[in-house]
Amino acid sequence: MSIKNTLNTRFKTAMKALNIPSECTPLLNSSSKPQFGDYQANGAMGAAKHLKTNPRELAQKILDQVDLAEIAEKTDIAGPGFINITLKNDYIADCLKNGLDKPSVNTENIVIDYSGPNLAKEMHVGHLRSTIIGDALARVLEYLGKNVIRQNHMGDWGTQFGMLIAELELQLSKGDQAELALSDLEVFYQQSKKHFDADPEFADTARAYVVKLQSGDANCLKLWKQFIDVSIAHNSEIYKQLNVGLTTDHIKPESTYNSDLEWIVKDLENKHLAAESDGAKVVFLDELADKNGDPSPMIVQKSGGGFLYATTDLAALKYRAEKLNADRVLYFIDARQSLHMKQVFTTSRKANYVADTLSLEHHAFGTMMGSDGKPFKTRTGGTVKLADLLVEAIERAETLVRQKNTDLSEEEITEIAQKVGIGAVKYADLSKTRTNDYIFDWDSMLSFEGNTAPYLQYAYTRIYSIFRKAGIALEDFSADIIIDAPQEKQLALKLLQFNDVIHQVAEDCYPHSLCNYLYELSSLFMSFYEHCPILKTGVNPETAKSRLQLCAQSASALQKGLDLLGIEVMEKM
RNA sequence: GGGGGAUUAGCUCAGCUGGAUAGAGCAUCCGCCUUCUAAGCGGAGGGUCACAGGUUCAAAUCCUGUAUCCCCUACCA
Repeated sequence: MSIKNTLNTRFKTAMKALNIPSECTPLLNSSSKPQFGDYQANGAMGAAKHLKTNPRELAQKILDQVDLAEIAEKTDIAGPGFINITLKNDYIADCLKNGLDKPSVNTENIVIDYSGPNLAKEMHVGHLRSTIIGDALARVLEYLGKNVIRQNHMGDWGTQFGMLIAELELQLSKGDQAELALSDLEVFYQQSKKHFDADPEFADTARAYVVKLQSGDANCLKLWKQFIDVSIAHNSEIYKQLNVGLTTDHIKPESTYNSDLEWIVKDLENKHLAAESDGAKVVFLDELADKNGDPSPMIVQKSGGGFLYATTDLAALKYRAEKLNADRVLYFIDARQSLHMKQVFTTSRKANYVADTLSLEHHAFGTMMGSDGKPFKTRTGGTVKLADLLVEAIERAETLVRQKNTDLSEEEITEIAQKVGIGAVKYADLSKTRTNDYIFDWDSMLSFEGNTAPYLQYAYTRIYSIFRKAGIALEDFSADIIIDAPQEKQLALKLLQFNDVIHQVAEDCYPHSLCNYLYELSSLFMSFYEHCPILKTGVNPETAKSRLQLCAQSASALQKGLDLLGIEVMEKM
């Protein structure tokens, strides 16, 4: 149990004994400043107000009542009724000895919908957020013993594929090889678009192919499959590069729901949820009505008969509830789709596709903006390819690694450049609040100084280096911890907050709080490293061992924390 | 028109259910490598938390209004 939880329980007990109503909580937290001790309880003031009594006196009564015998070195009351607690060093050391809580295993099924790129084009930087935030949550929830089911809802179906198939057929008819024609998906898409816009005959062919494809025409399906395979291979390469845990097994693209769509619309009609309006089939939702009482419309079938992504999403959600037995479904999708998600969730419940107990969660994220604060575009008006960003990141990291003039082998340089470059890109994104719009800045995303992944990785390598120099294996080192120096204490206290943070992330799905935690942890470690020598002369052996143990636990927390973010550590850099 | 989000240091951002003197990084300035990796450490300057009211022991945080910006708002996904 974490220190915070322990203290909270103790204070609750004391407050209950004093007949303070249970809605008055202790309001425990780590102290905002060192002079206020290690932890503070701010609940006395609120409780005093509730009981119409003097807050300082009540704080004193709580302090007299609470049992902190083996925990607190000293306590005091400050200001209007803050209770400040300074912990015993031995108690901190004791807590640390017990290590991290073992996560409890349970059988909750959590479906996570993330990444979901459009296969018609290459992945661009805008796909980064969904992919890596979703992946981080998948890792965190798995770490906590949940049964995580990843679903990559790839966009492999719809109008634009008619155009792409027509283009592929055109190029193949000229004797080109499919692999060659599709070697650059972006170029291929642009050629296709050009033909579509300039050549009415081509455009007609393209439109006809959409219909043929959706009705199962063998030739169209064959061409489509060739295109899709190339596109998926491209995405798989990006995932591998990004160290993201998505494999082809997790792909459940839009096309797999194609055969369910007609049924969905019929079913919605039978349940009197969908009605015809201007030739289209529409679900009108009073739950999402505006001020005037006009219901929110969601089109599930176009007037021409085609289905839309709302229809597909309904089918997907039904599948996740019924076939995957989900207890929670998490969507990591752009905030611009908030209304769409609300509509899908509301309709699914009304149509009884999902049980009331199923938790449907849209964890939205903000839009990527340019440095001018407007939606992001490159100078040429396009988007930055994700592949290009990653290559650049790795190249910059490699240049830096070589500058540091260490005696690393070529293999080591390659490995380090990869981990540092990719880590920096991921961390730059993960460390920002999920829901806010964010400014895409090439340089800050590729920065290796300050609050960045390399800083955390560097802290890890410094620890590893100590153990290497001492000739001790980091993994199986164990010693008693003696807390003495303030840097030791601060580091130890931070280490003990690891589980609190993980649980918080699992609940609110904000990985940036884990980033903040790991940065603070690293920062405290760096300070400890500078102030508390270990292998240097004059350090007594017990102190050295204790400090090595603090190092080992810091390394473990860093490694695990970064792993949950999908960022790798290394022994040298 | 309706709805959602945002506004904190020169720039990019934290700030948990209201808590004590609002914090980081980058940039700027000053120190620190012949002993565990300087991708680092120590320190300095830099703020009317958009604005105006309100709620209270206490407001960046909650409420109301105003301004500015972004997004969504029926047949793309």
